[in-house]
Amino acid sequence: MNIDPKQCHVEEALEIVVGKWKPIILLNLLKYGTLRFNELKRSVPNITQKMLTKHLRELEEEDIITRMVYPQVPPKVEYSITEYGRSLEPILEAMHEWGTKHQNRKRTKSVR
Amino acid sequence: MNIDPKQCHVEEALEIVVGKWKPIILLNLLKYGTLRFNELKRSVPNITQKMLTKHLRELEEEDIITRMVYPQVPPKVEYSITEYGRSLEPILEAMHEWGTKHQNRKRTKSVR
DNA sequence: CCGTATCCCAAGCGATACTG
DNA sequence: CAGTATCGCTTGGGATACGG
Repeated sequence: MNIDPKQCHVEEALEIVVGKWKPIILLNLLKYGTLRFNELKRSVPNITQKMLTKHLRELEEEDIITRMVYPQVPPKVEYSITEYGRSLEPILEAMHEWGTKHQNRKRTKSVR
Repeated sequence: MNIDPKQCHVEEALEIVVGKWKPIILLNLLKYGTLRFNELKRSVPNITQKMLTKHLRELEEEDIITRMVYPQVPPKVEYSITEYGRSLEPILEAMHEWGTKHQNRKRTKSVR
């Protein structure tokens, strides 16, 4: 292990990614680049409007995504992943890979 | 992005690593391999006994660490990272690396 | 279509005191 | 030394209703 616990910056990354729906939101934006509000809502099953809005605002605040409003009726708002946001990809990939193996492990143990 | 949001297993990994003190606990055990309860307490500034115990129990439950009790007076309990626990290292490294850059970015922005 | 506002519950965390 | 037990605050999240 080459990370010194005293000089650890894991938390900074964690803060961005933690939130009940943030990973899925991010994965969708990483996959499609740009999505409208309702497209996102549909791709994140069970999320409420309130939580989607809240998480999007927080991600925008951190410059992970951008919010583009088209002043028209009915309204149209697009959310896009930023280049900076794309830098999160290795983290999500590392967790996804681990999670996939962990799932198998759990199954193995419970079958035992 | 090669992760399908519908088949995402990011959450599984996130659950292990999330918790106010879990990353630092893990980093210390990854660095030293084995530590006694009070050694851990000292290496995680400001943590309360209650939270340390709670997090350690959760990590043990997930087989990330093992708990070794020496039946003697005064008591001695050692916590060790498991091989399985070591598999979390890439995740922590990815986050640490990102966090380090993000810190610089923040400073850059505020200085502007 | 894309949000806010309000209310409420549960989980996470901390402070403190006590124990084999 | 290595824990429990108790209490209380704070945050995250959900349900629902309303608005430009």
